[in-house]
Amino acid sequence: MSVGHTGVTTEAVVTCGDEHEDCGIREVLDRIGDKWSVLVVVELAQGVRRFRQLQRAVPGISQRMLTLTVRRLERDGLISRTVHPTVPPQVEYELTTMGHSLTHLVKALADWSADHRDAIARARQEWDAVHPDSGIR
Amino acid sequence: MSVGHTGVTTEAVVTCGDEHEDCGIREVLDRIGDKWSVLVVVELAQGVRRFRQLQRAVPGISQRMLTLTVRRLERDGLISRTVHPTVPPQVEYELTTMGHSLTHLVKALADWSADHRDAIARARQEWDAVHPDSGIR
DNA sequence: CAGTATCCTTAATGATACTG
DNA sequence: CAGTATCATTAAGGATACTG
Repeated sequence: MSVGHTGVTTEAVVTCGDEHEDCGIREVLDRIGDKWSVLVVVELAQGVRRFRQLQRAVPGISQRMLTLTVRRLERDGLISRTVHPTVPPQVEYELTTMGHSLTHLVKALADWSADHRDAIARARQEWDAVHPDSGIR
Repeated sequence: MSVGHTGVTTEAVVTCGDEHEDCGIREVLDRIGDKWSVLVVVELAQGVRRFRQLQRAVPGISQRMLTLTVRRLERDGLISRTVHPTVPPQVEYELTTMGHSLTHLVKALADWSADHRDAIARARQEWDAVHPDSGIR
């Protein structure tokens, strides 16, 4: 991984050595790039949550997708799942240490998004005005 | 957007105020979360590139997907597209200022990935060992 | 060279019903 | 409550052929 600079704007040049195997970025993007993982992580950053709590906290997520999302996050070692053998059953989800460290990345993402969402919105409007019915969008 | 701390691990608590509209993270994730955008951005971080150059630099991308990817990046204002009216046609792609700033985010992503890819791989192996044929993966 | 246009396959997500 | 199982729907991506 090398970092360099060019011209006017400060720039982080990211290369992956010579292997074209994405330096593992893909595995991370495949997780945080899906529709729900980030939202679940953000909610768990607030503290321990039970299954139903998570579902209520993430409006729109289906039971099925919540199950899949927490399973995958658990598999990746980002969250832990604790079953309390009570009746009715009680299952608690919590960020692991690695999961917590991921919240920094999510924050960087959120900050960049907040800083540029207006510019992006304007760029899109302009582009759409110049390229009506282009199929893109 | 608020940032707080808890317990053992340093943690960035990211909230979106009260609106459940993802503070615009989704728009960014929808772009960098797709299969090719990050790879194209990383290549363009090296400098100006033509269409065919990009395709060669990003192994496995189809002509169709490269077209879609650069169109969307252009629409979002992250790259610029310059057509030189020569024959054969020559089209150059380049990061915009906003595109350059995005490379910092990509670098943060790459760094986090590099730092945790082993831990993630181990977590997956363990989970897979404990949960054979679980459907997840 | 730099694309479009079509068609096809697969992966992701959603809706609904049911269970320990 | 915390899921699983099944089916349906959509979106993403890929293959191939063709064009200014």
